[in-house]
Amino acid sequence: MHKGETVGPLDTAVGYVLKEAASALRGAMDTTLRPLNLTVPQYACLELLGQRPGLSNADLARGAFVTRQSMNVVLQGLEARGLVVRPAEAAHGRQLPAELTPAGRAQLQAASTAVRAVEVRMCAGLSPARQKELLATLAVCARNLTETT
Amino acid sequence: MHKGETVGPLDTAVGYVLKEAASALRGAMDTTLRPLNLTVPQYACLELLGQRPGLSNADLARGAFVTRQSMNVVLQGLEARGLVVRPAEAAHGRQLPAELTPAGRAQLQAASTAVRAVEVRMCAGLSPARQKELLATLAVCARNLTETT
DNA sequence: TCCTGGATGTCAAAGTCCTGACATCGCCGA
DNA sequence: TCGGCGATGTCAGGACTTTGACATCCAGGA
Repeated sequence: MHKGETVGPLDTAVGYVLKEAASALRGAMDTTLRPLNLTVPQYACLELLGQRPGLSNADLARGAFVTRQSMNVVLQGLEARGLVVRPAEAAHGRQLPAELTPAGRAQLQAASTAVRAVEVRMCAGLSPARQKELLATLAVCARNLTETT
Repeated sequence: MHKGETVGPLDTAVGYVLKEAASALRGAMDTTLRPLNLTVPQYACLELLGQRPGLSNADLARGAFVTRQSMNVVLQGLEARGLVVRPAEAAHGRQLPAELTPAGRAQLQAASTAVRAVEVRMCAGLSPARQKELLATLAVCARNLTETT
């Protein structure tokens, strides 16, 4: 067996460490958001809407890396809790632009700071330059995989 | 609102891009492994066992970042398909050391090369040095989050 | 010696998510 | 003008994963 043809030791595989880091981040965010009665997809939805009000269900799904169906369930839950509002009818096409309520904005504020603390803890010991490079490198990886070519 | 107190634009958040890359990788592996009738956790289990024969269910669960229950289901499916074998009784304690069958090794061989191709595509355009740094940086992030301190 | 703690395998139940499918609606070229 | 095409929201159905709980087994100290 030639070297490099298989995945090789786990600790040296980029995919494995990537999944490890993502899993750790997911777990940390999960425990951090639990006191706020928010799941990670719910928080992602709030964060998206806070930065880009009026996003449709499909847009939110793409932004949170889930399917439209899952995001729809998330939106319904958030709507029932009074954190998000959607018009009953679409003004243009079928898109239903969602927006945060004041309560939703308050919830987002608390959740966002909590999540920010998790990110800070995750990047502890990393120089700003290294964080920049990590950001750019991960973006390249994502683009390489999402390209349809 | 002071700069940096909240998560900020999505594209500049490490956690967001990390999740994006992990999601893209998961999707790519999913489509790659589908022709082989393997899910990602199933492949992870096979890969783990290929590199470290005799791992117990709990060990495999930790290695694949899932719960013991999920890994147990995976193992049962793999066992039913004749890719993995486990002794009926534990020699020491309750741990049941699992091992690959010849068929399992063959399946792993095919899956491993396929996954390797995905990793190569993901890291296209990245210098070996940059891949090394990515590996090390992600490892630091994971450690920062898993530390119990 | 005993026994408390930690770890493991397993079961049941619930929740979450995805796949497949359908009807609707705007866009754009024939 | 109009018909195909892509995108969107929505509805089941099923697969997967997690949470919670329990009994069992080894290792350590009192």
